[in-house]
Amino acid sequence: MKSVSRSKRATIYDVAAAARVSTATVSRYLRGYDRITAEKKKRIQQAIAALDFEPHPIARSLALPIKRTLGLLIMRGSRAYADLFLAEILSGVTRAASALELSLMISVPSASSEIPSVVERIRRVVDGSLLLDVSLGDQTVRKLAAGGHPILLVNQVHSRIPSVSIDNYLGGKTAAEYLVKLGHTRIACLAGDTSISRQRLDGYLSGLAEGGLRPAEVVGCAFDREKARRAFRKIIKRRKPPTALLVASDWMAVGVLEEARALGVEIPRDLSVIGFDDAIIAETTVPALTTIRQPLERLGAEAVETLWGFVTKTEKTPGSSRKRFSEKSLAPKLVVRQSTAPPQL
Amino acid sequence: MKSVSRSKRATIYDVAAAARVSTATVSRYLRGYDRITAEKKKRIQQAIAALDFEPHPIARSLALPIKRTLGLLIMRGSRAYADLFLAEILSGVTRAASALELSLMISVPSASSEIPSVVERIRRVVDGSLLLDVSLGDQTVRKLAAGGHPILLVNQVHSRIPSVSIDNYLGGKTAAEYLVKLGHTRIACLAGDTSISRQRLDGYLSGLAEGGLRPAEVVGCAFDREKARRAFRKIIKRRKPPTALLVASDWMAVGVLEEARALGVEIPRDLSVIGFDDAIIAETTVPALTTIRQPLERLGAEAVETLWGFVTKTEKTPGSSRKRFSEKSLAPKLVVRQSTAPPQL
DNA sequence: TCGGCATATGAAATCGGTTTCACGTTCAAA
DNA sequence: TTTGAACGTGAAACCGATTTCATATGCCGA
Repeated sequence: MKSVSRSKRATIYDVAAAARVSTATVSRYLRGYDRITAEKKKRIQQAIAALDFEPHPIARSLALPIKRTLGLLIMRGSRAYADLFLAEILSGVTRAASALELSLMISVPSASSEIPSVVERIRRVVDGSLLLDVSLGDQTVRKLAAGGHPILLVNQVHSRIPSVSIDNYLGGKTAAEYLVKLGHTRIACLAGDTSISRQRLDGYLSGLAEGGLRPAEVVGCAFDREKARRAFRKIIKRRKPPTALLVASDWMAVGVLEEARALGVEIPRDLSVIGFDDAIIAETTVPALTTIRQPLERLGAEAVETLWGFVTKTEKTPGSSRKRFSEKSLAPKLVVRQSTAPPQL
Repeated sequence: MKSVSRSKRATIYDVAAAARVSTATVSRYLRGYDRITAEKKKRIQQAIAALDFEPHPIARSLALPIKRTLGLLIMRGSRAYADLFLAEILSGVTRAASALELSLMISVPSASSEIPSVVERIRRVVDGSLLLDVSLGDQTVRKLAAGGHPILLVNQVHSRIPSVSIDNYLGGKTAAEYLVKLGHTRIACLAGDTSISRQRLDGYLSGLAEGGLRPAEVVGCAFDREKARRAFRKIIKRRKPPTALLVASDWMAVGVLEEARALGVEIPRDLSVIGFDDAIIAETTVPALTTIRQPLERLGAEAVETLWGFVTKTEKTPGSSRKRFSEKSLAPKLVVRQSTAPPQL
């Protein structure tokens, strides 16, 4: 609203001169130190308003130990990146960052082994980093841990690094319970090959167990549409095929749906299929996919808030309690669409 | 590889002391000034290596006029954001940024009217900003233009702001030409309601015209699956329905496919459908969608390179040629899948 | 009335670089 | 041999904040 931005803005020296005080006093005012004479305080306020002064963020970063900036590292081509996850997580991340008045520095390494060097490069510019959906090798973790740079894993877990993620176990359990509730008894699982899908599978098993069931079959394959398609072919050709199928991801479920159509298996009449993720395609498959929705927007927001908590806490407490380990997980939610139904009698 | 990062790193003063020269000389060396005695140069190099010195980016930003950082503004909920576009553009942006050794500061305003204030906030930290897929009001444009901050519109155009975008006209023309080549003569267009879809429509018309054809019908509707579905219902109920349909976006085409299935219209036998965007779902619709693929990865890379060009050019030439206007557009490409075929005889 | 303590404030140092300016050398031209 | 232009170099100023340290002032109780 003020003057339409001349190229050089007022500095704290200009303000100090205009208010007839020292820069120290102006700085104190800016930082909320309150024992300043009312008279001078008022002059400072007026000077700031008149000059349209705003502290230079770079100068401030140089002088202060914290920069109010977080790093955001996303693996090129990661699942989060490839699915629509990215947009949703990013939405939460940016919303929370903006609420806390934090800046975000983004970087997209192309291999997880690059991460330590990326962190090394940006650590003097950011207060901490979010690692989005990367799985880390031990070597990498060791370097990172040694760095003394606050790090938070998002949508991934590791035994030695704090994380915020989706409760995949609970999601799996929810999915299984739903099929049980529908009345299915011959339920197969199409599991993925990552640690995340292992958790989902454990959830499936526990959900089935609570209903007094054991899976008709458990098949593992790569987290991939084409592989899932082939794996499904085997499952459905059994003498007594299952009436319901728990699939570890929506993209894998898409493969299942395709193969089912090709084989003339009608869904959900002949087979109920439930996916996981609520990926962008879940709504538009034929039939639309019942799935487990991940609260990704909240995941992103939670991540920023948690990491910022680390940063400020570490700052205040230079003391001992170093490795206050933290692992938080959010509950996913069942989304019922058209790929599930009670079993045919 | 060096010492595993102690918390305080060496400064230029340490290097100067170790090399027995002044900081001025070290700085000259760092900045590539070459008239330094071989002897001292070597001592400096050794000192830098021994101390694992790296200039502090914040201190450097404070002293130098350029910061080697670009702002990346993405509208919350924009199309780029919601489709998978984001991931692909971002991939190009980050690849190019990393090649130029630039940092990226990301921000996600929730309305285009917020953009000037966001720019105002980050302008002292970045050298220029990429505006991803935002359409700007005149008010907003005026503020931005007055700011004297390098700005580049990505995937959008405006008469007063430089831009990099997709050649939607050419894409439309390519799509139309393909249908003509297949032998279709009764071709309808389902256009969107944005300026981008207007360009696509113009391309359709020109492609048809070159084949000596005029569209059987042109219907406009919102850029939305449900709306497209309804609009398509009207088109297909004509006495002489078209044998092919040009649809302004893949998501609209999804609506068309759904309605076609509901009405028993078989695609591509009864009707060829061609979308636009090559959105993530294009590959998984039934049948898979023939569409126009946008070179989004290249778009992102081109954007960074172009904006950086502005920044460095402006820096070197403080002179006159202020408004060197630039508008670049990239050619999209036809991707043939299963939703198109020659017309039934 | 005086010592002592809390309070308000400014001068100067600091963060970690870059660059100007001035000075002493060297080397070529006059 | 003198002149002076080009070169290498360091001291100090600068970028724009924050913070320490020291001082001046006011207020208290003795």
